[in-house]
Amino acid sequence: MSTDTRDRLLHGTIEALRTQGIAGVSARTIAAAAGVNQALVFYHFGSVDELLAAAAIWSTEQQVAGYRERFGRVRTLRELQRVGRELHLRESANGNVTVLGQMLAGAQTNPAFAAATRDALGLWTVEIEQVLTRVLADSPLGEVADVPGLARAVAASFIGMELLAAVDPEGDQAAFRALDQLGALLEYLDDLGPAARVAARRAVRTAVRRSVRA
Amino acid sequence: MSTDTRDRLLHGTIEALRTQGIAGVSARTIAAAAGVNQALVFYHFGSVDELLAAAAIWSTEQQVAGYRERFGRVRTLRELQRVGRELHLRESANGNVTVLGQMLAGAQTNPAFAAATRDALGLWTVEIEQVLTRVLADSPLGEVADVPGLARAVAASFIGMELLAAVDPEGDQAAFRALDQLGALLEYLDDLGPAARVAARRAVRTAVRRSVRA
DNA sequence: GTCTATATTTAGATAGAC
DNA sequence: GTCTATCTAAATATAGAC
Repeated sequence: MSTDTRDRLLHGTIEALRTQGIAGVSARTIAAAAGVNQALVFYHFGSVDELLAAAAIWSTEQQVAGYRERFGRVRTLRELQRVGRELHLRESANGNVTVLGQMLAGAQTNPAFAAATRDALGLWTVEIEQVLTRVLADSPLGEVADVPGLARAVAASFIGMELLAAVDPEGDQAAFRALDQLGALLEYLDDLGPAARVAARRAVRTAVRRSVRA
Repeated sequence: MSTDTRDRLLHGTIEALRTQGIAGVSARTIAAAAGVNQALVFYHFGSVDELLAAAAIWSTEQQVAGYRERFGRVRTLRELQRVGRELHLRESANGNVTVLGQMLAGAQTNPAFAAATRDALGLWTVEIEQVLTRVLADSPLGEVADVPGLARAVAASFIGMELLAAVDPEGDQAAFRALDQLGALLEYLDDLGPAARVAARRAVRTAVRRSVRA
């Protein structure tokens, strides 16, 4: 069956990216992971690169769908951090986010990968934007924050942390603790009185103007 | 001359990583970029992998040294953001930080790379720790912050943003603007009165305990 | 749609002349 | 230390039988 083989190849590509990295994937390693003949890579996807690009988007779609419900329940920054930590722990273990990191590395020198990786990242940022909009709704940040920009910063940082975790697990844990502290500080701002919040808004707006000039 | 050839190979390796990525480097592409014979890769470094690891550390040492003076002058979060933005702009253009991203991608499936990349990242985090210690000295964060953890979060996020910039330049700019806003909010905390700062410290400490439990 | 066989290119690595 | 020549393994990709 054609769709079955296509699916096996997509699965096999992710598996190969996980275990071999972007530098080690090949039609043969993918086919071996997929349990199909090597020539089928070219029959179904034309080339290894096209399969990699297709697999990146396919895999990200599935992952994002798996977290959509959980994201939808997030109402506070604390909950968002909690989900982020869960996601980090689970995906560090199964290596699915690392796959995006591998694609991102390949994308630096491959325009076709760049488009696919941008689209895959976009699937995450769309979700993160929605969550951030809710979370920041009644915070001083919410009224002036560049939510799309913040969502991209979160996604990029997350992938950086995911890549870090593999080479320095203790450093990664320390980094996550530090980000929890940062979140606590931001939440604290929500508990301030009206006068302080006005001042906080002013500070943020000033920074916005400053960064626009820069 | 031996040292000359070694240097050419190190230079050539970085150049090859920049233009071909971790997936495209080979003894031949490196030798071509270095302008030396391909066999010299193995004579001087034993293997392509060993050369890549050596080049990652060598290149990072040089880069970090080039920013040490500038880092030393940073006294406020605002200045740190400014230097970070400069660094991002310059290194996006010359692609040197992307090289660390490429090594990080390769490190996910190569233990020897993992050690080299951890060491190279360590060169950055050592500097960032010093700057953060100064910058946070008289902020509520300074007294409870996990500065080493924060430094690693900054380094990892920076590399993530660097990788993002190549696939989504507009998204990358928006992300940097959003981080500027975040910095402004944190600076605002420094301008709070004594009572508010005590409360902020308490909020951060609570978060620390919370994250230790998690 | 799938498999075998194969053409072609490129990779890492080494032997040996200079 | 450097270069040429070369071995071997592995890569992409395709033709053609089934």
